[in-house]
Amino acid sequence: MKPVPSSTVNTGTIHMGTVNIGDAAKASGVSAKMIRHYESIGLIPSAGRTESGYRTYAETDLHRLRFVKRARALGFSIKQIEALLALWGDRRRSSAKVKALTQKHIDELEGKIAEMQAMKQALQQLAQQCHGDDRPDCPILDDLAAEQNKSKTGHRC
Amino acid sequence: MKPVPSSTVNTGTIHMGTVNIGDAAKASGVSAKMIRHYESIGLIPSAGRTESGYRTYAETDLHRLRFVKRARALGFSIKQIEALLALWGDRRRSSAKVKALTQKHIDELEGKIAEMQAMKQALQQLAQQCHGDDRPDCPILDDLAAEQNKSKTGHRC
DNA sequence: TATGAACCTTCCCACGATGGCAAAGTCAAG
DNA sequence: CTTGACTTTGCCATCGTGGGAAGGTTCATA
Repeated sequence: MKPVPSSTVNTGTIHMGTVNIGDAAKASGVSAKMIRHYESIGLIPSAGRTESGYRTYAETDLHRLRFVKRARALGFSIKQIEALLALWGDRRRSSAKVKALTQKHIDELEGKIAEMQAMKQALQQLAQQCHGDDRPDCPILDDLAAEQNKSKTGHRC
Repeated sequence: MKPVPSSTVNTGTIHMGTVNIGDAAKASGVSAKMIRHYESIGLIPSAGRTESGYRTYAETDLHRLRFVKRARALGFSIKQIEALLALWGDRRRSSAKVKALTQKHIDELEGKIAEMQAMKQALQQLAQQCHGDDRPDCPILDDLAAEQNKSKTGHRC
């Protein structure tokens, strides 16, 4: 029902190939909401503005937004991305710093993964023991309600 | 430097074997802060009060707190624990419901684990390619800054 | 030209679960 | 009575994201 495809709508003020926040969002995959947020916390520099106050984004800005998007997708925290952006912009950076930062993130991920796998393991063991029928009998609830950890399986918990 | 061991300090009002929030925290492993929070959001019933307004906890309350603590340790969300507590208190429950809830949690965990492992995988590959020395050359930053995803390894990303 | 759709702006609130701090009241022991 | 260890409530912070309100702008079309 839209006679005009969105790609032809709104090319900004066509000042210099800059686009509005909505197009920047589409182009980068970062929501307009988050773009504003990133600007407000100083992760990205303040966007340019049209005379009426609309934010404008040039290609470099879009490039940075894509960088942020990709870094988020890899699980880097905002703080880490801040550091990555700084390194990215620093021609005299050492790749060692980037690698160290990345390794730290990997280690954090591993920690969380291990934690969740331990949970999963424990839960699966409990679920396996639960017959899962109409009766109220339930090893899962029994475990949760246990006065102290009964190490049934011999594993220390 | 503390002349009196904490275990001998404060046995509450000794009314009926009920204890103050601090002791309830120690006994359950849930911080006093979180006990109040859990009460405020309705996860646990409002604690009894002394005449002066101190919360009091009986053995059943401690039992419930331990239940919550253990469930949190297994990664259940507050909402899920709410359901678990309801099932725990329902003599006519079916173990199937408990098992289903647990399985759902396991599935969620698996999803998150898979996601994080994918991140870890990608990061390790990048880190491996990065020599990590003084030079600014860095495949990690190159990847983050890539205009589009270059599927170097043949994996679609 | 006026209207309406689709955009943009700022500001506030929400989630998950937890922690911290501050001001004030209470309790028990010295 | 004073002191210290507790308790109370309340507000703010985290982290990343979403939702919505109230209002302004742009632009195409009737």
